Amino acid sequence: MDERSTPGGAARWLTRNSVECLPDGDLERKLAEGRPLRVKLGVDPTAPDLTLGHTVVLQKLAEFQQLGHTAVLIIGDGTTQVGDPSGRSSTRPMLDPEQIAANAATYQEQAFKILDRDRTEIRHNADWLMMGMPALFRLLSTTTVATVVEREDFARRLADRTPISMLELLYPLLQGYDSVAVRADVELGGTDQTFNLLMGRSIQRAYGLPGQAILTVPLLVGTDGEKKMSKSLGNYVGVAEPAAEIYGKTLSVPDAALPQWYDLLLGEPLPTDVSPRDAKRALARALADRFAGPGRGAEAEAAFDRVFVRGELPIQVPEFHYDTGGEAVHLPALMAAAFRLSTSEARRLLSQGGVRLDGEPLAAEPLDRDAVALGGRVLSLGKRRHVRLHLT
RNA sequence: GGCGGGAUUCCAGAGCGGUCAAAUGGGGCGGACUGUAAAUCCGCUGGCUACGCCUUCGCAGGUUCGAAUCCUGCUCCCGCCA
Repeated sequence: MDERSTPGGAARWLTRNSVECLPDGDLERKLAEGRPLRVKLGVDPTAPDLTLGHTVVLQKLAEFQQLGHTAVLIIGDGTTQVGDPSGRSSTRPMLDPEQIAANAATYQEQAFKILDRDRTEIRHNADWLMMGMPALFRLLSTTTVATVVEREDFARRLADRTPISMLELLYPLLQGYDSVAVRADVELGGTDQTFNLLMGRSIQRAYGLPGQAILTVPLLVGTDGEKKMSKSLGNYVGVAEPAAEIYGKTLSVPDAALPQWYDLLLGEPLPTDVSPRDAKRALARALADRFAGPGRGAEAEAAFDRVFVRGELPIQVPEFHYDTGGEAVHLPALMAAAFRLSTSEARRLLSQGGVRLDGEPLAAEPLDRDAVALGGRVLSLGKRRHVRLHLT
């Protein structure tokens, strides 16, 4: 018999790789009620792509679905206009509505790579956050300034004298109100969300509802192996990226981060009987397979070995058409057009030996070349950028 | 509302009349090395058919042979007091 069939067993299984589950015993009590629980997860569509970091908590949400519970995925199109201050050291820029809507659509699509569509309720919090003044006053009265200001992010920013807008102060209340609106039984989030999640609980109670249980999962470290994976830090792997990107970025992760990536992404321990190199390659293949499609991992690995390990040209090289307007080609101008550089930058790269033609280093001089000698050949910049030249 | 401080190149942050396209760190990029797009080391990091020229230091004016540096106004930000 499945250990998950009892409330205690289910609670243990759900919390096995989580950080905190508060209040103590609350999740188990709710599970014992024997009804499908409403499990909330809020995402702010601040950028168009979901990262591997998001998949950790989505995975957790999917686990609740497997036990028959309902996933309530909240698209934060309202809260995004405010900007979550969690972990922030400065004010976020406000996003415009069209951008938010476009991001939200992408988010949903990508989330269904992990969630069971039939057990998911999608809600947009702009639907209820544009509540009007009297309703807003009621919400604001539920919480004291001290409660909000004492949280770490704000306390630090106050101490550092970095600005905090009133809007940001409001954010935790708005997120908390989402829990009221969807009548959440449980809310999931990363450890950086603990404060906001607890706020949801107390606001629900202020509205006469039972308080939600909260469950936090670890934050996945980014490809730098240090900071949490985030779009704004640029250390992320997007779930919608091409297999080659997923594969390559994963290989660039420091070995020290491997145990966590295995645990949180594959749900298994880092194998001890293989070298870190092979373990990392296996991880990279698995992630490319999962998010780009079966078989893509092996393809990406072959392409990677060819280009980076053996230093050969890639099999697929984008074609680049360039109108020379004569028989002589000015190299910097050609490179500027092909690789979107300034001609100054192109010259520097040239003098640093960063440019190759058909894999052979290209001399920096002369700057003007014969078009016939270049046509049909592959121009490379560094290891990663290549084009096949078509000169006319 | 009053008083004081600040806005610098992608970011952080020096500079306080010429030697400033602007220190230093981060990031990014190129090279070497490597199992690796990691680490480490080296180099580059405004633009321009280019040993010279052009445009940058919140915005607009002004002083000066010459301004990121001085003056005036404006915009935004921070702090203290109310």
